[in-house]
Amino acid sequence: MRLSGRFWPTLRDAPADAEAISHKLMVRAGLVRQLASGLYSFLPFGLRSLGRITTVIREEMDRIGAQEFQLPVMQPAEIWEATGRYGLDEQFRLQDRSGRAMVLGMTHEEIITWHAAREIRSYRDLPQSWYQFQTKLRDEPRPKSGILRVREFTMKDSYSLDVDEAGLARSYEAHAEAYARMFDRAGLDWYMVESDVGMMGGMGAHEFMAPSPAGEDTIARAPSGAYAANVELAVSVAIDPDFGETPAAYEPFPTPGIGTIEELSAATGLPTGRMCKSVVVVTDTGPVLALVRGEHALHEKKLSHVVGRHRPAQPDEIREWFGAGPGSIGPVGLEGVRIVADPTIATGHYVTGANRDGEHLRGVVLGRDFAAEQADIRTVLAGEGCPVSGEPLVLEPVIEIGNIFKLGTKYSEPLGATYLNADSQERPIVMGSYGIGPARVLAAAIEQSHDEAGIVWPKALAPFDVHIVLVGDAATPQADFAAALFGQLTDLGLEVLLDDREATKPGEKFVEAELLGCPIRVTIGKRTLPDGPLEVQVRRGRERCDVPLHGAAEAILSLWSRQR
RNA sequence: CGGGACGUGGCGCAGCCUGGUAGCGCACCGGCUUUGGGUGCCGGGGGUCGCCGGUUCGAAUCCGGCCGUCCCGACCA
Repeated sequence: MRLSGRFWPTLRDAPADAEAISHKLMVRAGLVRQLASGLYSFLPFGLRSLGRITTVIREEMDRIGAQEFQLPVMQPAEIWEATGRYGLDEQFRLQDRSGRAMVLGMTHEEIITWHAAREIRSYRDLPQSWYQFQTKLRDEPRPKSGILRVREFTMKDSYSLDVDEAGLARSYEAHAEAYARMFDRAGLDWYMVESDVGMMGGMGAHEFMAPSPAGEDTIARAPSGAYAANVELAVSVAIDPDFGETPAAYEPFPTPGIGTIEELSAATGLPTGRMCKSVVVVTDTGPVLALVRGEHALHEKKLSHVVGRHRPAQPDEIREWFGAGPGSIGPVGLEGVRIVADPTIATGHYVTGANRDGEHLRGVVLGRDFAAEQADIRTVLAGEGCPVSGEPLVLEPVIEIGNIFKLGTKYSEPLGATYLNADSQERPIVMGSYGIGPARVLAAAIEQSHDEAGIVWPKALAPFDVHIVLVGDAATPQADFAAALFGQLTDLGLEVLLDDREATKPGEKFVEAELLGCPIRVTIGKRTLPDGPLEVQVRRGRERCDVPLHGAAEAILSLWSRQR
C-alpha cells in the first residue's frame, strides 16, 4: 500500500483517559478510536492487524476440522429462558416492534444448541465442531483498559458436539492444541491454566493467559510448569507455622482495643499464621462464618461455590449474631451460624475471637472446640508449595486471551439436543465451548511487546510486514527505486507499506513508523543510491541491519522470516 | 452498585479559588525556510467552556440537578 492519500491518523499525545499501554499505543498509532465507554471502532490499519489474527485463528480452527458458521447477534429471548440465562445483569435486552422479547447475544451456546437440536439425529452425525467470528454484546459493569474490557467485541466462539465424555475429551484436547498453535503463531507468551467454570457451568475448564501487568486476572504457577491455575481455584500447600504443643484446653485472654489480625499478632507475639480469621457473610439462608488462617485472605469466589450468593455482613448484624464486634468474633460456642473452615485450620491450634468484646481465645482446636464444614476458601499466597511438585508457587497478573469449557449436557438437555445411539436410545449431546477474543490478543501482544517509541508487533500481527520510508519526492531516482523494491517485496509475498507522502518530513515518518511498529523498516533516500547499502531497521531492538542493493528484496524477506 | 477524579478548538493542557465575555503547545490552512529523526520564522482559521436550571448588572469561574468519561473496589461466560 502506498501511504499517500490514505487515512492513518496518528497522535503525538495519548488521550488523557487512556491508562493501559495497549490502549494508548493503539489510539496513538491510528489503529482504533473510542466511540463511547467500552465501544471502539477499528480504523483501517487496526483492522489489518485484526484480520491477521483472525486468519491465524481461522486456519487453526479449520486444521482441527471445525466448520465456520455465522449466527445472528439478535436472538429471541425464549431460547435463553429455556436455559435459565434470560435476565442476566450483563445481557442487553430489547423488544421488536411487535413486543417480542429479544436479547443481544453475549455468547452463542443457546443458538448452536438450538440448531444442533434440529439437525443432529444420529450418533453417525457426531462429532462436530462449529465455530464463528461474531460480535458479542455485554453490558459490562465497568469497561476498562481500552480494548481489553469492552461492551461490544468480536469473539471467535466454537462449540464441540460429541456422543459422550470421551468424545468431548478428544474435542477439548484438539481445541487446546489449536489454541496453543494460534498463540505461538501470534508470538505471545502464554500459559494454559486451570480455571473456574463460572457461570458457563460444566465439568472443567482452562484459560489461556498472557502474562502482563495490565492483566485483570492472577494465576498461580510452578516455575517448572508442573502446575498453573487461576487463583480463583488455585490450591497450594500452605506453610504451617510452628504451633508448639497443643494445650489441653483453650483459654480466654484479654485483648482490649484489638480488632485486626495484625494487632493481635503484635500483642501476642505470635505469627499471623496462628490466628484464625473470622469473616461473616450473609447468604440467602442466613449468616455464615468463614474461617481462614491469619495470613490468608478469604476468596469470595471459592466461598460462593460452598455457600452460594453472599454479601459481607454489616457490623450491627455481626453484633446481633455473635454478641461482639467484628474484631472479637470466633467459632467457639456459636449456635445458629453455619461455619465453613479452610482445611488449613484443621491443623494446629489457634487464637480466635471469644465473641466478647476485648477478649480472645488461645489454643482453639477445630473438631475439639467447635465443629465446621471444611472447604478450600482461601487465596493462594506466593511462595506456598505447588500441589504437584512442592516447589514455591509464583503469582502473576495475566490477560485472559482464550478459554475452553467442558459444558457437558448443560445446554443440550434443556434445549432438547439429543441423538440416537447405536442401541436406538436417545442421549443428550455432550458439548464443549471455546472462546477467543481476537482484539484482546492484539492488545495482549502490545502489552507484551512495545518500547518507548511504540508498538513492536510480532510479525504475525503487524499491519504490514515491511514499512518503506521514502525520503524524497516522487520524481526522484530514490522514488523509482522504492517503487521497484515495493514491487519485489510484494512479489515475494510480503505486505508492504510505502510511505511516499511528500509533505511529511523524514523525521516524522521515522517516528510514525516506529509508533506503528512493523517488523522491518527500510529507508530509501539520496544516500541509498547509487551504491547502497540499503538501510534496514529491525523494529524489535531498533537494530540496524543494512543489506546490499543487489538481492535486497530476498535479504529483507530472510530477515523478516527470522523475526518473532 | 460503593469510593475518587475529570469534562475548556482535533489532541494535550492553563484559566475557575479571588465572576468582567477565553488562552498556550501540538495538529490544521497560507507564505517563506528546511529536506535523513515530529525543521525554523511570519500570518491565519477553528471553541454552544458537557447539558439544564439558579444566583448576579454580568458566569468557563459561584450554587443545584443531570449527563458523559476515566481510576480504585464490587462484578466479570
